Amino acid sequence: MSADPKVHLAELLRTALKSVAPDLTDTPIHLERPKQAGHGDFATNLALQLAKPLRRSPRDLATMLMAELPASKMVAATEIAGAGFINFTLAAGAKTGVVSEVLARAGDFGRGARSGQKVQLEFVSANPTGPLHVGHGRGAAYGASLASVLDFAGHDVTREYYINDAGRQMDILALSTWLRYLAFFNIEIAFPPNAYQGDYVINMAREMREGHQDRFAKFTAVQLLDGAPGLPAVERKDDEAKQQREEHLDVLIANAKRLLGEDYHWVHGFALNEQLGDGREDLEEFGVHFDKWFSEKSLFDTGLVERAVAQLEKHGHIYVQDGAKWFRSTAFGDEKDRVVQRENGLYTYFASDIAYHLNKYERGFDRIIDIWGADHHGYIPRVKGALAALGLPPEKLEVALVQFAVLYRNGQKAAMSTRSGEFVTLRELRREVGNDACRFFYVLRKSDQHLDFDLDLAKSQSNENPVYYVQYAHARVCSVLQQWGGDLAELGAADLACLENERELALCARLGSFPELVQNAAADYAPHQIAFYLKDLAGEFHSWYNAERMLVDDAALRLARLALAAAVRQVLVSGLALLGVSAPQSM
RNA sequence: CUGCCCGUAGCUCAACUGGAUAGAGCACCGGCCUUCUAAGCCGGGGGUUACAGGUUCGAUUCCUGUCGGGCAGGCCA
Repeated sequence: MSADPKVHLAELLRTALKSVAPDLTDTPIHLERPKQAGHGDFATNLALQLAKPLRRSPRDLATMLMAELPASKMVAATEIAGAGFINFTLAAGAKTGVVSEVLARAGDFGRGARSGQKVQLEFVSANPTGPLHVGHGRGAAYGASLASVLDFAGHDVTREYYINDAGRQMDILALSTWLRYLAFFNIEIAFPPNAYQGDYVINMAREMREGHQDRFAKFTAVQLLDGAPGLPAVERKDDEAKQQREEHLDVLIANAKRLLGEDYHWVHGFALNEQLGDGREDLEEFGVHFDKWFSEKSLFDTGLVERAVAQLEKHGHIYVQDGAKWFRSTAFGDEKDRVVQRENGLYTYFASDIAYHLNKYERGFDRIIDIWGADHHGYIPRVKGALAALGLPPEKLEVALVQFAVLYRNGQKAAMSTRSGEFVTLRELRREVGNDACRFFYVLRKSDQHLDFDLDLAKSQSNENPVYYVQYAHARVCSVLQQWGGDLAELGAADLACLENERELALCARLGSFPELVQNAAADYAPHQIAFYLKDLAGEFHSWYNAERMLVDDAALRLARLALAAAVRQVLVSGLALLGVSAPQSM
């Protein structure tokens, strides 16, 4: 017999089901905690589920099931209600037992049994071409919390960041940095509008000058612009103007490579490392850690990109048109075929992404989760299509889309484009709002919901911020336990029968639901459930705190209440840890 | 035009995956500090779950359509 009331009730129902419906013993037994207090501690809709196949009224079936339920000391009462629900009211001892369980297992309460399942979670993966902004912050907070939840739920999680260090965007960053550097030496050309504009580029350029003086400055403006088309007037937004600006940029990049020779790699590597290091530091400060930083460039170095494309080719999924190699993704449900290798011989981003996912599969994960910005949703069919074409099971890959976080400042939307430089960085947000509030705020919404991040509200020394509400409950417990001054080990011996008022039993029920909450949040990739749970738990605690005293004269009651408070504190600590939020002793 | 996501209280969001009378927080109104932290508690008003159909014992949840919003539809990443 299980000590967990929910598991125990399921066993009882399973037994009853065997005699009532011997042919339907695999019917899933669903036990829920009713919202309505009058509906007992648990309810099942089993009779309603059986009604259709057995062609009998739900209430009759409920009566039959109830008659066949084995007697149990944990159950105080059962009743049939509504359309045919069976409501269970637990015996007092069955409700409060969770307190001693929490205290005994401490940080392991709620931790799932090891599933042996290897899960890879890839998130953030922002181009290292500039500071992380608030959009990345959401992906980071979501990914890190989800990773913690999956780990706590019992899975073997690898957190991974994919570094786009091989593409044109990195070349643009290298060029941008070099141009800013040259400007220090009065070698100046019009700064391309589609290059990276931010001040951080100028800062990198300054560092270059301080470390290497004029080493990279032995050129003239004429040389830089050699062969480049003129820039269209800034007002022009038509396709032709856009294309001309891109061409202009490409020529500048080619010139930079030619003029700098080996030094180009130095500049490129310098810019990459600066930005990558900056992002890494930013994330570490945010409490977001990765087990592996995976380089896109390494996919080329090891020949995996070529191998992936060759493998597709071997299976007849590649054709050549207009000099480019196309993957026939339409054969796998995509809207149109996609280029994997351009006319100029360069592989597309899609090609390296195929290789990257091939690599993930070859590393033997049971489950692969990619967290992408919602703007990449159209990308899913082609990646899954490529996997299918490679003979790999596409369903092993799951893509969780994170909607945009839109910042509001003074009631107005704040733009955030990396190129234009008018964005709010994650670092800036963290400094202004604080890491705890940031992490909590970010996961307070379902990931597939748009997030309105009200800067003014979050920045205001806010009692309105829910994170303080939860932390405050923790601080209050700490304070009371400190004033009590006893040995925490004593609490394990508390007589829990003393816990009998409604608020105390409600708290016990809340604590008892933590393990299944963890499993739910893990199964749904929904760490926001943890945040909502913590708000509820803290709310019930505050309510109890105001209604009853813990440090009462009655020694047995005092010990029991302190045990409950300590159990609440433990679950608050565990839950906050999953979200990467601190649990301060005092506030 | 086509595809995906979304539409719940004045605002920001939940709702145990199809369950019982749809819940919180802000904001608004009224109470509670000589007793463990008032960053708290107690009470109150606020809803045709965008709209119209359908599936069934039962729909915010699943299906179809309409309206409204977001995002995609590069040999960019």
